[in-house]
Amino acid sequence: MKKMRVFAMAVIRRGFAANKSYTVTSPLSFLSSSFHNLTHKNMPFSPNPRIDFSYIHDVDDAVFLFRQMLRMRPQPCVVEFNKLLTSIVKMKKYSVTLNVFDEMRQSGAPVNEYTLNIVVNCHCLLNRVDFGFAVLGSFFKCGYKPDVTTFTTLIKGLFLGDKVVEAEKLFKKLLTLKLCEPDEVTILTVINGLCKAGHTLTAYDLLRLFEKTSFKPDVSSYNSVIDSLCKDRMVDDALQLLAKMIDKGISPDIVTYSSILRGLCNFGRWKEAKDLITKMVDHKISLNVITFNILVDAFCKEGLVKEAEDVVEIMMQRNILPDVVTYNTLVDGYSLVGQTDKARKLLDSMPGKGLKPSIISYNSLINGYCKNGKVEEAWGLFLEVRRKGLEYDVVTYNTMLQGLFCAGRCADGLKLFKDVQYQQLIPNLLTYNILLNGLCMNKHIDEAFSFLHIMEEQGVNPDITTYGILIHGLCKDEKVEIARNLFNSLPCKGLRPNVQLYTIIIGSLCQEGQVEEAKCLLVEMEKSGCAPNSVTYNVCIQGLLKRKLLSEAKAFLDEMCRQGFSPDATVVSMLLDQLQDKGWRYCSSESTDNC
DNA sequence: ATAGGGTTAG
Repeated sequence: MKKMRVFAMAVIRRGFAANKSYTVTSPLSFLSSSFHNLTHKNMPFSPNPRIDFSYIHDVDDAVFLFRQMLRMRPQPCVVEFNKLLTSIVKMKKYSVTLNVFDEMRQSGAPVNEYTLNIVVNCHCLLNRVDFGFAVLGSFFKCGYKPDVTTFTTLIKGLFLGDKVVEAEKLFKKLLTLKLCEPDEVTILTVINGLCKAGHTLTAYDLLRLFEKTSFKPDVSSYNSVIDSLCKDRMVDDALQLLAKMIDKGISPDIVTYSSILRGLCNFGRWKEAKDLITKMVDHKISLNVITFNILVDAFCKEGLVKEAEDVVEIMMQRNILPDVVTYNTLVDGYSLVGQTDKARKLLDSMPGKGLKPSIISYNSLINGYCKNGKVEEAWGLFLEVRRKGLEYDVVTYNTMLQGLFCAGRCADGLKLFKDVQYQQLIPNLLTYNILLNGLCMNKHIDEAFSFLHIMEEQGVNPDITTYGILIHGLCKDEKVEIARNLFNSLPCKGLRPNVQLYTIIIGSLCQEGQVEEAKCLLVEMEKSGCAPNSVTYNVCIQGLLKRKLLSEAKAFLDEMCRQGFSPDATVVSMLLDQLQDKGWRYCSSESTDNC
């Protein structure tokens, strides 16, 4: 905590390089009269009309303009049509783009390889990479060859569809069959795809391999790997890679430094974080809103909201305006320290600052209310979201469900779960885990199991947590035998029990008095490379003490101490109670000796 | 003189 404060003060005192002022885009009034959209340039060597795209503000404008372009004579050239398609892609309306493209073909509008690449990209972004590959046929039909852009887009599409192996295969094919010469975008796409898929080390190796070839990775590729390393807790490797890229003459940029900064902050390396900021300032790299948000987030996660506020103060002094992410992060921070009123006020102040609260903003506060035992307030806010015309997402439901079940409101939770599907949202693994846990903790084991089947039918694969929830529920309901059987069946399902799960089952066996079985499982646990932790021992000892198995408890206690763990407060007080019950006046000192 | 690219929050 103290280190963080020192760091905060350093940040405050430090004079950041003054940042350029933000620009305000003047709202161009859209003139609906069709002729304002078109600018015929009467230049002698360009008879085809040029189109002014600056008036396009939404999809309707774009489609309207497209229809006009089709009617124009002479027809606008392919470049103009491509610009139009690109403008729709930028609005993320990929299906609309494809519809417009279809209309182009039907009306005989000009098409070239750029157009086809846009089409491939749209299919990929709609998660239909297969349709993207099908466009290759059109390339050949039209007499064009797919180029590096086409293949890079397809590789990206494969990664987007979680087809990592196929993406790697296609990339290798490019190289071996010399389908095209990969460029820095191709390399970034592959590196980034691997990182996002969790294959950080593969990406790292590939990056190092490229360094030795003529395909040079650019700063973005390094950034991608550095960011991934930091997220995977390998901050030192990230720092080493930073040194290597500088060595290769590639200058780190704001993104590089931001990733490293987040890595350092996330793992409590405040001193190094502070030094990094100094270095950034020395290198004349001015911090942007994202960098500041990383700092705000770091302080908030530590519960240091005052320091987070100070960072916001500094960024405003530097003319960097807090954005929606800044506000959402602060709402989270206030919620974490129980200041839900402040969180609420902050959320309400956003429109006045020209910021529209997003569903994420509301989710944060709903979560804040739930975690602070204010389910009524959470529910009120949940309803408010709907009134505001914002759409819920799965996270909203997950948060609210968790809140309701925590408050023991099972029936309401179940009702809300039905609403998820009604809203055409797809419940995810977390949704089901929350639901199952809520049911189990409120002793509705049978209902929980029926939802286990439902989730499987819906194609959501239960994970180790799901089974942990069910096993825990069964144990709590004193159905240890069934729990044990379910536990034994996990390897067949390809799931390996973790420490928590072993702890639940071994603890329950202790409480059931099945000490030998518990001991066997403890051995099995260690054999499988899963080391018992202090919770494991404490739970076991508690179970044994509940059964009044004092000498067995003592054996576990001895083992626990040998492993370097100490009993928690509950265990100590239970132990003392039972020793006193037995009238062993002097035993409390004896037991402390043992530990 | 039109296509494919990366950093923050739940």
